Amino acid sequence: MPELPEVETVVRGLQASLPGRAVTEVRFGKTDFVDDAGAIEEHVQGSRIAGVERMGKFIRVKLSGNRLGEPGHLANLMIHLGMTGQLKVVPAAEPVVAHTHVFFALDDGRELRYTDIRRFGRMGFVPEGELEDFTGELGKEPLEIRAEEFCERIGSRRARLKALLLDQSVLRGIGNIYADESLFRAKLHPARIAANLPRRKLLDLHRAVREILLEAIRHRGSSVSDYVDSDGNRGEFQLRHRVYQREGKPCHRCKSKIRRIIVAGRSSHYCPHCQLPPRKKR
DNA sequence: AGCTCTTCCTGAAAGC
DNA sequence: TGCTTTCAGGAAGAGC
Repeated sequence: MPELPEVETVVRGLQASLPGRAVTEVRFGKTDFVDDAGAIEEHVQGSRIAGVERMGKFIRVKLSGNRLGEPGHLANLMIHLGMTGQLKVVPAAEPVVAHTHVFFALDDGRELRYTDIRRFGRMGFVPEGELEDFTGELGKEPLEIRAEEFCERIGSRRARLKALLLDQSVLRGIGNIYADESLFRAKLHPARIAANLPRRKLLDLHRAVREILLEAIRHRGSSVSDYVDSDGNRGEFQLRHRVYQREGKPCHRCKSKIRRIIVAGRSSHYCPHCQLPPRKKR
């Protein structure tokens, strides 16, 4: 599933080919995952792509100069890939693969296409003036947050580490894969209560999250399920997973069998020897 | 505040 | 073989 490293990889691909292009036409298939298809049709068609960036797991396509011709008018197309969303730039003549639901025709004969088997993704039009409302609900970028603030935000909470890492209003961009991999690297059990951690371990976790995300970006993300980047290439970080989807396999550090339990309603993979559970209260 | 359960959706895999 | 059931998962909402 696309999490921060996968979205970052897709965004870097789009940055190489979208800026400067005008959107000549927008077409939709199913629209039940689109916030306001009418608004996208009205405002995106005829606009020019000024840039692409990542905000947590969201892709922000910056648009300028809409069809009504207000020069410098800025707006954004926000896209969340959900579990199976893919964004690809292809020649307009390319055959359409199944479950492709949004088409943005570009002025160079290509198309930006959104494909999403399960339609857990999201797409919406956000005028520049409303962007702050949108981002206000998102937490800090895990690669930008300083250690001090990380300790405050996480360490003040009585929730389980796994739940906090997955909470997009705490940190934005981490999903199940990178939560599990980060906890393994920091040698922390997913069900531990954040507020009970010594500062030392909070710092370990901050560093682990950072290292894991950077390594995953370097390997262009993890291709589990359907993930591919904007050129259709798979990532390679799944080959380096230490716990995620490795239930029953030996831990790379101690050879214990990796376990899978449900924490915060999510599959959580961990090493029972390297990541000791919270101590039972007496 | 934080937990669990449910919903959305499809396809793969397991069960019979 | 072929049909049915179960499960995975990001995010949001309900209810406790």
